[in-house]
Formats: sequence, C-alpha cells, structure tokens
Amino acid sequence: MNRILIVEDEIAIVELIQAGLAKAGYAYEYALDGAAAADLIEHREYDLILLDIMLPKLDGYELMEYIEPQRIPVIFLTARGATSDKVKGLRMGADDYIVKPFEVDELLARIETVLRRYNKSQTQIVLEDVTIDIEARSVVKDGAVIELTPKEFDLLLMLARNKNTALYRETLFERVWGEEFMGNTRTLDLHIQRLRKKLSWQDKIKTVYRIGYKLEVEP
Amino acid sequence: MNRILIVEDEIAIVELIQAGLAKAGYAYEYALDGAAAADLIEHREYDLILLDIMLPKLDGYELMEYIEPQRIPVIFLTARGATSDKVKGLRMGADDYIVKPFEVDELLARIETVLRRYNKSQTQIVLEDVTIDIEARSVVKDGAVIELTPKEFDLLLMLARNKNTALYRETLFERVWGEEFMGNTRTLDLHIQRLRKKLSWQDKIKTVYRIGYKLEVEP
DNA sequence: TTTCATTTTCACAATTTTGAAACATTTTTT
DNA sequence: AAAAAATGTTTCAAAATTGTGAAAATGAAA
Repeated sequence: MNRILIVEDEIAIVELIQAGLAKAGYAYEYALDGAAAADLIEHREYDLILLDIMLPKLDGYELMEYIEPQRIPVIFLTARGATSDKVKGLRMGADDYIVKPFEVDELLARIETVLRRYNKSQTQIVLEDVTIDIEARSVVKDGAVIELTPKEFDLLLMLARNKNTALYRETLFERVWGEEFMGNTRTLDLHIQRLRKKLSWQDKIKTVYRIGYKLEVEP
Repeated sequence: MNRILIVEDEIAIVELIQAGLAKAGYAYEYALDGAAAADLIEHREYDLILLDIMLPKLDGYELMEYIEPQRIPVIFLTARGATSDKVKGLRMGADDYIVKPFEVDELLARIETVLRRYNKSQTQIVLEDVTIDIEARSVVKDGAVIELTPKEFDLLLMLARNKNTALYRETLFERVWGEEFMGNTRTLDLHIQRLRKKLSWQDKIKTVYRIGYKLEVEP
C-alpha cells in the first residue's frame, strides 16, 4: 500500500483529499504547516507528497528544495494557476501541478500516474510474509526468493488476486491454463500441492470441498 | 537530443507546438492523422508523443493502445476537459493530460517533467558496478571499458531501462531487432549469453522460463 | 576483391517444466 | 459402516524451452 503525505493548511481541503485517498486505498498522513511537514518527511517514508505552496512557517517551494534530494515524487496542489507558477513548480522537480479547485477523481488519476511512472504502483502484492512482484515475476518469503515455475506463478497470482475467495476448480484451470477443464485430471491439484510445499502454505491454501481452492490470509 | 512526435490535425496548433519545441531544442516530427502516426511510430523511435484525441482515421485512444506496450511516454493534448476524459486518458497510461487551449511554456515544462522522470534526458545508467553511457554507447565495468557490439549494446540498454522486470522474448526481440519474432531462432539467446559473458553477469541476467529474460539488480 | 567483425543459422545438448498414471487418503453420502 | 466421490501424493518420462559450439552468412571497411 502506498503512503502519501498531504501538506496543506486548509483543513477543508485536507478532509476532501483524505476521503478520496481512503476510498482509493492509500495510506496517508497530513501536515498543516511546512515545519510539521519537514519533520514528518525526516522521520517517515512516503511514496508521494501532495504539496500546497502557500503554507505557514515554511512555504512549498522551500519544502520542495528539502524534498528534492530525497527523490520523493511531489504533486503541487495550489491556487496559483498562472503559467509562470506552474513552470516554476515543475522546473523545481515536481511531477505534476494541479490548480485549485480540482476534482478529487482527477487528483486520484494523477497520483496513480505519478506512482506508475515511479514503478511504485501495484506491481507488488503483499500477503503476510510473502511478496509477489508481478513485473519481476518473483516471489519472496521472509526475505528469501522462492523459485516458482510459470504455471505455479500464474496460479499463485490468481489466488492472490482473489484472496479469501473460494475459486472453482474450473475457473482456476481455465484462467491459468487457458483451456477448458475436464475434471478427470490431477493437474490442478498437483500444482496446488507444489505451491503449498514451496511456500509452506499448507494451511493458507485451503481446499474447499466440491468447489475448488481458496487462499485464506489476513484481509 | 530528444525526439518528439506531434499527433494533431489542426495545423495551427502543430505550428504553435513546433515553434516551442524548436526553441527548447527538441527534434520533432508530426502526423496529421492517426494512421500516419501509427506508421511513423512503427518505423521511427520517439522519446515522447504529444497526442490529440479527436483525430481522423484512428483516434487518440486507439493509438494509445498501440503505443502503450512500446512504453513511449505520452501526453494527451486535447480540447476535452471533462474530468472523466482526463481520468480515462491517464488511466490508459498517459503521463499527462493537457487541456486546450494551453500555453506553450506550460507544455514545455510538462514535457521536461515527463522526460526527466523517464530518465530519457539522462545519458548514463548506473547499475551496481556497470555504467552505461547512452550517448557514447559505451559500457564501463569496474573502470574498464567493455566492448559491446551494436546489438549487444541495444539489448543491454533495453534490459537496463527495464531492470527488475521480466521481459518477454517477443518484446525484447521486437524492440531490439525491430522486426517480428518468430520463435524458431536462437539469436536472442546467443546475444544474451554474450552479454552475460562479457559483463560477467551470469547471475544478474536471469532466464525467466517460458517468459524471457530479466536483469536483476539492486532497485 | 579481400578482410574482418558481427550476426545468424543449424544441430544437438542440457535443463526445466509439466501432467499422466497409479495408488493413497480424506470427505461426503447412502 | 460401507460405498462413492473428491482430493492428495509419488514417480517418472515426454514435451517444451533454453544453452552452446561450429559454421555459414552478412555487410562494412580496406
């Protein structure tokens, strides 16, 4: 889950943004002035910062200079809509510049775009002690790489994307193998067993009798 | 020098953009309809595409689907300013979305931002003990120059720009060789082997069975 | 034309993945 | 409790994929 810092002194706008971020599934914190923001940035890790320019104590530009060397992406969020302001903000290293008032949906789409550009977006699925990196097609458990074959990986991905949902054997087979399922083979079972063994997930990959399988992890 | 493609059917706007790009020192070409654009994209290399949505023959969205797998950054440039349009464009994979009429200076600043984030403006890529100089087309490892042939260099660059991502053989072949991949040749494998040997990267250039190859380095 | 570096093809080797078969075990139904 | 149905396990060889060495093709430079 991506962590976002909101730096903004108008509490109404903070609340507006918060609601949007929560709905989209981001973790967030906020700071109401520049000094508080600097403090948070120093002590915590963020994937993205939403930054107002006009702030008490330390303004957005000053803060930007402080953030830049840390290479955390920044979206300016401000009432100053003059082209010269936008150019200044972007030249300073911001990744986007949104003028108030804005629509939350556009903000969310632009956040997604910036995170995607930085490869910080949803290329990873974390399930308790296991991390699946979809782009790298790798799986790490407790810091150790688990080698999976292509079919095993695809199967795991399918289970992971539908965690805590019982999936029909037919569904699993058809989606992973891309061909119709005729029930007289032990192929799917075999792959499930191999996954269970490799991940030590005998307990987490549950058999749902007469239905199929379910990956049971913390929600 | 970065190469930019303008896809836009209003000649007045093309001229406006051209003037800006020229002043800022970019190389550019333009297409007045979607079909012409697709043709250019197929035969030439661009670092960025400025894309109008409403176009004759093939619209911007359709073109976007064609561009996306090639990972060329795109800025939508359009009169459609509704939030839903912006969200759609950005979700499709665009890197920015600018509503007409716009100011050229803002466009230039946003182009700069996108190129900066894609490391397209950078001339060096450093991967642990190896430095790739894109302009000089040279590779240095532990201070010593490694001589690579053109194909080897292009292949390495492709892997380096997508480090820690498993790339399909088809993708690699098509992007490095610029022609369609028909699976019955060992050419790609051979070049991979040569790269591994020359860089002593047997362990870093991983084979991803049934998929392709992946350059695995520190993130 | 000859030369030389580069790229590709070919044939085969080595490796990895996969699923069939046969049988064991568990769960549900009768 | 027995029968039936479904799922789990083990083994192993075929199939698919990738690696490799030698030789041929290509193409630019001398």
